[in-house]
Amino acid sequence: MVIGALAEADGPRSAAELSRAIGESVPLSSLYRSLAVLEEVGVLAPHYSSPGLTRYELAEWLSGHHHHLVCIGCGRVQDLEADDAIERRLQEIVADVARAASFAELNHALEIEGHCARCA
Amino acid sequence: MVIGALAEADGPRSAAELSRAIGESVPLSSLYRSLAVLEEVGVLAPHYSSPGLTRYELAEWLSGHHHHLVCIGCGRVQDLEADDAIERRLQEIVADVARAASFAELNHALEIEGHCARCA
DNA sequence: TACTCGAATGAGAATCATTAGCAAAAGGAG
DNA sequence: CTCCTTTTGCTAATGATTCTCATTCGAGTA
Repeated sequence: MVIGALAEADGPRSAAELSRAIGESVPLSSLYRSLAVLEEVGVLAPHYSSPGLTRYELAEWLSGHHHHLVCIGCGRVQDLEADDAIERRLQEIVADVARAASFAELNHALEIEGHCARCA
Repeated sequence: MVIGALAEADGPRSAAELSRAIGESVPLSSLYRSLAVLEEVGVLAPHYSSPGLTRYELAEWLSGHHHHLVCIGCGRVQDLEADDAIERRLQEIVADVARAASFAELNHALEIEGHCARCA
C-alpha cells in the first residue's frame, strides 16, 4: 500500500500523509516499521526538507532520476525530471565539483527553492 | 556567539553542535530562541539533511552561494563553492528546468551525496 | 537615585514525530 | 493439533524543539 501510494504521488510524502492516503487503517507503528524496512532494502529513499519530519519517495531505480522543487510557501516538494541533454550537462558539473573536493559521488539532486504555481 | 561559531564552521551545524561549540554556557532555550530570531531576520538559513534535526548555516548573502556535500557515512554536510564558470552553467540549467515547471525560483543548491574523504 | 513597565532570560513542562518494548495473534513445519 | 518463530498493534519512551511563566534586566522618567 505504501509503494502504491508513493507511486501515485508527485513528490515525497511523510508518514502522516501516507497514513491518510492509505486510509488510516494501518496503525502508525506498523507503518513506520514498513517504512524502515523498505528504506533498508533500498526501495524507498528518505527526503528531508521540513523541520522534524521525514518524507519518503520511491528510490530512483524505481521512479527514475529526478530533482526537487521545494515550495517556500506551502512546504510541498514536487519531483521534476530534466531531459537528457540537461541531465548530461548537470552530471558533468557534479563530477567536476565532487572531484575537486575529493568526494566520492553516489548521487546528486538539484534542490530548487521558490514558489510553486499555486503559491506564486 | 552563534554567528561566530557558524563563520568558523565548514558546513551547517545543529543546535547541539553549536551549544558544544560555544561552551554549553548558554541555556538551550535561549539558543533555540536566538536561532529562531536569526533565521527570521534572514541571517541564518536552516538546512535539513538528517532525520529529526535542523542544522543552520549563515545565509548566502553572508557566506556566499554554495552547494552541499552530504556524507552518507558520517552524516556530515560540507559546504562547497563552485567556480564562476560552473556556477554560470548551473544557473542556466536551473532557470531552464524551473521555467519548464512554472516554478518561481528563488534559490537553488546542488546536494551531492556520497562518501567524504574520511569515510571513503 | 528610586520607580515603572515592557522586553529578554532561564528552567522546566509540553509537544510532535519517531522508536522501542512487549504481550498477544498469526503462520508454518512436523 | 502443537510448538516455535515472526509479525502485529498498543503503549510507553525518546529526542529535538517549542511553549509557559515567573524572574530579571534595562531604558526612560520623575
